[in-house]
Amino acid sequence: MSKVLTEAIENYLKAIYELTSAGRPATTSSLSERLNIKPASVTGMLQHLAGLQPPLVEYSKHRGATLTPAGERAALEVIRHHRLIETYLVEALGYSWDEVHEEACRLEHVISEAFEQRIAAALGHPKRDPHGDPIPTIELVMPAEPEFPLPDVEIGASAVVRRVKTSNPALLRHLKGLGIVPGVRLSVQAHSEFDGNLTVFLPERNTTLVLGEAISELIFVDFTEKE
Amino acid sequence: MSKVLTEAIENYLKAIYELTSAGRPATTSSLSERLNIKPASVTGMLQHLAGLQPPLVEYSKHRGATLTPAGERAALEVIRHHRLIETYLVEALGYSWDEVHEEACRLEHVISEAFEQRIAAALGHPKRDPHGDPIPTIELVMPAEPEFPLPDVEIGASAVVRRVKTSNPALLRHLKGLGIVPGVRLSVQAHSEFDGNLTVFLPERNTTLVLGEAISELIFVDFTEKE
DNA sequence: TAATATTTTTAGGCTAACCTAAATTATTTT
DNA sequence: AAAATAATTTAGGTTAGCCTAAAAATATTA
Repeated sequence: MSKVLTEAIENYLKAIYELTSAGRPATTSSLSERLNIKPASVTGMLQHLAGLQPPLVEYSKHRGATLTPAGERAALEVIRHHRLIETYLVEALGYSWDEVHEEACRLEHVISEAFEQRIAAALGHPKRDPHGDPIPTIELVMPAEPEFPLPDVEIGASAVVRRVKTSNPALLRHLKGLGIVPGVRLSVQAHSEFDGNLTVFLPERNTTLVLGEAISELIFVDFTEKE
Repeated sequence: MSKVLTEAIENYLKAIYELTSAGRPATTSSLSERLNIKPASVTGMLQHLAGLQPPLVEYSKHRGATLTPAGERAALEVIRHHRLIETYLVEALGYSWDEVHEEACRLEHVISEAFEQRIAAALGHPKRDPHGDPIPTIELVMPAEPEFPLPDVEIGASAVVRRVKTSNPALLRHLKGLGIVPGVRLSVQAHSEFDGNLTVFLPERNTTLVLGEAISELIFVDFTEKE
């Protein structure tokens, strides 16, 4: 429970958290790809994490890894740091949403609990970061609010953008230019069965956009809340 | 010139900068003591730093090390980070002056130039940190203003506290309690020739204090500026 | 089911930074 | 100059985290 987590370990835990959110264990190769670390090295680290006292991951050969309760707590702590920092950089220091990821990736491992609490308080305990990603609470609970990938929205339905799941700066700048940011309302007008292109209308801007599948899969919306 | 400086190297450079400010090279044992690293390891690192391209230190066996121009620039960059961060933590996040050192020691190695510039701008490009230590300029020049150790002040003279050269949290809290903080005016009333105790009077508080030598050596004042 | 492809593991290496202990060399003090 | 102190060298270790290449295990496809 003490602070023995290295930066490398924290990055593994974060990656495993995200990869397992789909319900399946995080495989060696998926971690290798995400962390840019060779598969052989990933296997070594997973064995290490499973052998710690207490174990941070549950690992079974050829079957990948999941987080133990201790591992999940540690992961959520890092994710909370990351998202609070991103929010602080935008809200308090005037960063744009495409500039914050890298900085937060470095800072998240070194800030103290005192720092975390002070920026959380300064921000009024925000629930989401600038990309709409939910910020785990101080009790390390990930708030779950309804959200669906944009391609799942029915034709004609209206929804509000909640989340933009990318840290690619160029893509983020592009989306901001289009007006696709958390909080924006849109309605889906067409969904091509051939290329998966989505045609969406933004009433606030009175514009129509055509989004490719690769992009629309990254946009998460809420359509429970009626206009 | 690229960003190849490890945290260990940055800490050595900072320590060498401070130790050489007295005019003499930083010796192996002084670095060993300050950094809590065994002398044999220090020797190894000094050889390494002197062998880098470009060299960061000038090192001669048994005689200690000084910074090369490249080494000094790197040191000033880290010191600027440290002092700007300390200032930001106090001014923007409400830390007290005894809480900031540790946090700044970790953050100073990971913040970007963008972060540095944004907090500098948010603070109005401060000249000194909360302890009165001068902040190197963006051009990496250490501003030099007149300041003298408190024991050098003549009996009866009045001076203004400029700097408190310690990062010991308990001592900092103690000094704040006494009213010894940058900006405070005081006058020296007596200087014991036996134990080095200094008796000082703080007109703003109308109090008289007796400071031991170990403390008064850490307090730097300016008496060029008349009341 | 056999062949192929993919994934995982093993084995052996590397770098950065530190450590200890003992022997040696410089420098400083007496 | 001798003694004491400080610094260096040598030799051998440690931990963390990565690497490559080849072997082994598992999955997929024909």
